[in-house]
Amino acid sequence: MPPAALSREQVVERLMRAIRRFGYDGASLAELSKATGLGKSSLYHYFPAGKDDMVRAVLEHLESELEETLFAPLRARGPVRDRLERMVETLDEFYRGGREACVLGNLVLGTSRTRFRRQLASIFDQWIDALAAALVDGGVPASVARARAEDAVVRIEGALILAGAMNDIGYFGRGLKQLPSELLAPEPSRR
Amino acid sequence: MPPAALSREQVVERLMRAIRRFGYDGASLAELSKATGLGKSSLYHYFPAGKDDMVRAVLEHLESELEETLFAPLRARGPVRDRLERMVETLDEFYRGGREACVLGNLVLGTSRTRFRRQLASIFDQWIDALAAALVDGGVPASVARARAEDAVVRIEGALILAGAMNDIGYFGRGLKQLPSELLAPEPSRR
DNA sequence: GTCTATAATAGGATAGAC
DNA sequence: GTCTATCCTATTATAGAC
Repeated sequence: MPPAALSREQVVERLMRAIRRFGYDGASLAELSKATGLGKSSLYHYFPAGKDDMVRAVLEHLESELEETLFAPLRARGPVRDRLERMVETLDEFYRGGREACVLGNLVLGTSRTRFRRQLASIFDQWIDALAAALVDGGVPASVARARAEDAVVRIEGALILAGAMNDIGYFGRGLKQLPSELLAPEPSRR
Repeated sequence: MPPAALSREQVVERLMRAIRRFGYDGASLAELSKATGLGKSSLYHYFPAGKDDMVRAVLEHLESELEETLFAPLRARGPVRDRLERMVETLDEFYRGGREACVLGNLVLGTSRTRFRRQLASIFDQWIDALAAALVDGGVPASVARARAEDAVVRIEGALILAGAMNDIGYFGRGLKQLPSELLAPEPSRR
């Protein structure tokens, strides 16, 4: 009834919360309507093509949010160790210590697994690139940095799965805590 | 029409294939019917409680399959290195080199995330236990073995997510290949 | 820009014949 | 043990008033 109680951005954020929780297939329009407080018709006003439009908007929003809070800080000047610690803090907050699932992981599975692949791959790629750049700044050989960055992202995604399955956020917290040291370890000593 | 073309086990295997591909929410009865070649009513004959029954059967089947092909070999006598290499081969086959998603990961996400948690946690736990036992046999201190085993499972699950998102099975293959050496590395040298 | 109402379709589940 | 037919509900999507 009242004119635009929520900004588009707020709507998208609430959609993201629902999708990361229920997944693409599990997030019905009724659920998305409830999550945003908007009627179905209002959702179609914002996103004419329905759920797919909503997910695309969620991924666009997520991409710029991560660019701002995660990727840019990783590429910034300053002690590399601090940049990595900041990444860890940001992730810990974003995933609420391992309580929240990953939007990306959710969209890679189920019937949506190919539908948003370009956007998903792009986000993962930016993350890995930014992380690898930080590691190079930290003295890790370029040939090793990319592999380590990939491994870090792999472990974050995997830890969220295990934390969910075991109902134990320790799987996420412990892995996250070790990351900075492991990522910056001198070459021969790593494994 | 003809009497029992497929054994129950074969039916369950086909259900698993569908669920690992479409997830719990994405695997409709129509899809499961198509995947098994059985009409919906036939599925309800095997699984009176519907989809949940099917998933429980899939997880039971998976558990005994993994016990036989993965956990038991990890606990068996013989060179630890060989046991780990065998695990890697088994996993590479099971996930078709990274092309197939993980049933467990799929069921941890979406609306099924809590519904089968006991079974999911039990399977992950058995895997981690068997792997940790092998590492102890291989001279890894018991205090470290569990953490390394957890990390290995985390990385396998994470690698499958990345491989799917990036449409690049290398994320799975590369990680898998390094596992045995990393798991058995002498203490101080690991990260 | 939001709502209520409604249509069309897909999903889960069951009945009953063979 | 399998099928066809059917039922009910949920889901997606649209129309049209305000």
